[in-house]
Amino acid sequence: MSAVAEVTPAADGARAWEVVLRRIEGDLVAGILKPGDHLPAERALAAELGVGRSSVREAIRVLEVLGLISTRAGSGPQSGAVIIARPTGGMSALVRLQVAAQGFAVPDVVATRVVLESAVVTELSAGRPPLTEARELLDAMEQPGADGGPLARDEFLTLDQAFHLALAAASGNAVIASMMSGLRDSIEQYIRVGASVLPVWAATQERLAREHRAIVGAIDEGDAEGARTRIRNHIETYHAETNVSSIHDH
Amino acid sequence: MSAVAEVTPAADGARAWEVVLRRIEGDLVAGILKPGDHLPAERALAAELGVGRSSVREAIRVLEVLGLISTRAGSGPQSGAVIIARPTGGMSALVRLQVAAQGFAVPDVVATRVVLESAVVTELSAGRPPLTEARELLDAMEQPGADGGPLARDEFLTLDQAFHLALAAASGNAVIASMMSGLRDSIEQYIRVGASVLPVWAATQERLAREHRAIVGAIDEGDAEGARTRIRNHIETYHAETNVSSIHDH
DNA sequence: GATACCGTGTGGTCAGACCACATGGTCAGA
DNA sequence: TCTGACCATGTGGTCTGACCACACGGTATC
Repeated sequence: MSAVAEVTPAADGARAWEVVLRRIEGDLVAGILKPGDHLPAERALAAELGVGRSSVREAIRVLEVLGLISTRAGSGPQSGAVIIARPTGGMSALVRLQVAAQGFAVPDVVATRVVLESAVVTELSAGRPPLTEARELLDAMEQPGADGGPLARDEFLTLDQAFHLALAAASGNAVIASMMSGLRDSIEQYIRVGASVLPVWAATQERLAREHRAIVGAIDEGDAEGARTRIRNHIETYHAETNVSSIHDH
Repeated sequence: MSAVAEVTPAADGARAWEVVLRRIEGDLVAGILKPGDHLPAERALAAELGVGRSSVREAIRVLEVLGLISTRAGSGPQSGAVIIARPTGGMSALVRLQVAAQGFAVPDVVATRVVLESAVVTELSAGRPPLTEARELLDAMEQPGADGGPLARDEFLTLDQAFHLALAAASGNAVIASMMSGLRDSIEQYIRVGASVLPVWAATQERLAREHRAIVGAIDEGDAEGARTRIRNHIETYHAETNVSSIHDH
């Protein structure tokens, strides 16, 4: 009566897919698996760990959503699950779903963006890297669109996102870069909806481009305080204008 | 079954588990699902969406790891998958695995902690909330252990983590709180290993407690600058001491 | 009225079977 | 020899069906 034999699942308290996850994590920490390496085939992994293939697939799926691996069917060197370690997608999914589930409030997301981007421009003002990629994006944003007028809204927003990400990447901190990108991505669709109803989008777009230039200018001059103020106003004004305060109507 | 072309996996570019994920996300955004609500049973969801139960389970697993739902077997009101929206666990898993996969460098994790916690204490210095929970944790950290000496290392580190989380929670920003907690959790195990080899842990523990008091003191006085400096030194010194610069030896 | 029992529905897991796909070899033809 | 078509192979993607352990809730029993 005292010792009950738990035969089938979780003899050690862990579910089958957790066993797989821990195994892979252990191999990563131990250096057995590195970025670029291939995971064993699902069927082989299942046999080796003594679990079903479906459990292996649940672990694989988690790793894929978290941005650790990429899977491709077929045969040959390109197929299978390969370690990629791209945190951006996973961060986006996490924030986006938590916003949807009301675990994150949109104002908190915006406020956190301000904190992170302020830290980024502070860092950049001190180091003053060339910011080549960011400048190229700014140039592209000011190019006329196909109809001769300003760039289309969707293209502009895509470049805008890339610009902010380029700043974060230039700071050299991958954690901040992915978090920033995730925060932005997560409310991206709501931003596009908000922007689509703006009556004077062309003027807004022109203003945003001007603010971008001012931010880069402050960084170039080593004016950390000015860069912080500008990036804060840039982000907060933008979100206030597109009215993305909450995605839940009720 | 009789459904034609339903077996084709990516006819619309989306895999089956993505269909399930999007459906649930859509229900969340639409307000059909709220925190506390139960998801339909896996078998029912599979039948409704025309996918296999294994695909539903892959989506469920992702949502569980991301901290959106909690699953329990059995029957009755407590069973099934319920929306919880607790981002902390998901953030921890994401950061921890990305560190393991070398997508995140440990110094970047520490630097981001400094950025976020600096923002937290800045905010707290302006608002000056009572910080009741944080103070109680500090008291608990200074209680003697079972043997009359200082608190055990593991218990102290648990309280330390709770203290930092309490500060973040007091700032009212759930996004920052979960990110901070995730950053700390993700390297927690490496910290414990590093702390276990410290020759003078008792002295370190006493110093950490003193620094905690100083941080709270600066917040109480509305000294944002002092609080920032103290929290930065607190975190950076700690990690330098426990030598958690990299988890990959090679 | 309280207790023991058992049916029911849940998630957790596994085994087996297909499919679509990408590869790489083989083989027939130019 | 070169070129093209062809097919065997191994991969992930998916579905189906079947168990298990578990928690609940009703029912029968005391």
